[in-house]
Amino acid sequence: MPERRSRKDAARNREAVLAAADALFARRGSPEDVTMADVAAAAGVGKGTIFRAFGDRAGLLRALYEVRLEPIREAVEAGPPPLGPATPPRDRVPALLDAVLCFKLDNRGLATALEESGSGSPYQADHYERWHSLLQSVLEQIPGLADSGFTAHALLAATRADLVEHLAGEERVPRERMRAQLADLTARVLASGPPQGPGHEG
Amino acid sequence: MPERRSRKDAARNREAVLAAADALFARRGSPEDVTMADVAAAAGVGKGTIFRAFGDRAGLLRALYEVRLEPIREAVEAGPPPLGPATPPRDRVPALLDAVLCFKLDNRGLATALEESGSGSPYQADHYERWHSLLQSVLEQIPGLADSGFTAHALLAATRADLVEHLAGEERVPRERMRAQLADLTARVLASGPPQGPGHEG
DNA sequence: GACGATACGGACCACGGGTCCGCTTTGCAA
DNA sequence: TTGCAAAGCGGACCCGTGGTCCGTATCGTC
Repeated sequence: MPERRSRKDAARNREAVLAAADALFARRGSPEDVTMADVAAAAGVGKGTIFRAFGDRAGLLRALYEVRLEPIREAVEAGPPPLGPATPPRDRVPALLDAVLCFKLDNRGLATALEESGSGSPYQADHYERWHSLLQSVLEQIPGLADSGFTAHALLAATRADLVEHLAGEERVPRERMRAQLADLTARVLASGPPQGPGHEG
Repeated sequence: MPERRSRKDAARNREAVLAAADALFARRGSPEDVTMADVAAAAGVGKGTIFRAFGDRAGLLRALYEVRLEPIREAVEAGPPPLGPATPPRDRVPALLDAVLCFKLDNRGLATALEESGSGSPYQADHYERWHSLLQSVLEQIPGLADSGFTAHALLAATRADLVEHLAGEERVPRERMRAQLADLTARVLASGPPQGPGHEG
């Protein structure tokens, strides 16, 4: 059978670390002031254990992220509309963005931590790559939209974790309002179709 | 005259540090691996001098940013169209965004460094605050646009330094193409008003 | 030239990520 | 049950970085 590696205490510790980290990132305001030693202490293990299990800080964040993202990913890959693949593109794009936004609202600490967690920009992380290529491919199915790659980047940029954090935390924008704003923006980006033009273009 | 404080060696060192930092951030790929000690060495001063002059790393970045941004800020505040205040809103919005984009393209290292340079999100930095409130106020003058605050955030998000860096560096998108893409996105966001609609909308 | 104020600069500190290695636990087998 | 090798543990330790401190050099003035 596959699960032959990993002793049971290792597995238990892994879970403990994930749980502890999850709690800490959720509880604490800034992800910056959750140190690896904190996580270790909260999980009741040594630092070595964390690094053995996850490689480095980014690895821990990634693992957490994957766990939390799992249900959404399934819904996107094989679920029913409006997230699933059977949805018509014009409806699926806003649904995808709304899902991303909600996810980041529900996991503010974690998402922020992952996005700013070093090793360069979030744009090299492969979870971003996945969202982007999916969104791009859906956008491509909408006729009259050029630059689906850039559009995908731009739409995703509107859901950046630190922006969401700022809106929710500083500007106290309520969840539903934020969702509506994003939906509105998406609609505007998708709406303009073929080469019309109000006439003031030279 | 105002400039009565600061001994001349202090002033000279300040300039040396700014120049050195500027060069380093431009030359080096990642802003992460420009350390304060590097800057000090390159400027031929001690670390203490830098911290005395700029407070902390973020302060140095901010100072550099201000210097570089000065001409643009003037053009925006009192220059001729399309950046200046006399420009009609529908033309000024894309011009502002284009200016931001070009600035970040021309100062990739610096902009990236400033945006990720800790102390929380870029959304607390007051230069962001300035761009946002300006953009928002211009957007508000365009009839039929709701949520100018969020729209301003979203449009600015499309010019985030790390995104620009990714597009220019990884995806090798040429400058003019990127400008065109941003202009197109902006146009789409601004275009959709209630009135028109090519007819394929339901 | 002398003297106080100002600024210099690099040794020094705090702290966080990441490593290492002697010790413990686990799981298997006799 | 006992023995034993491998897997895993954990915290002392290392190292690089931002930031501080204070004896010393410089400035500017009289």
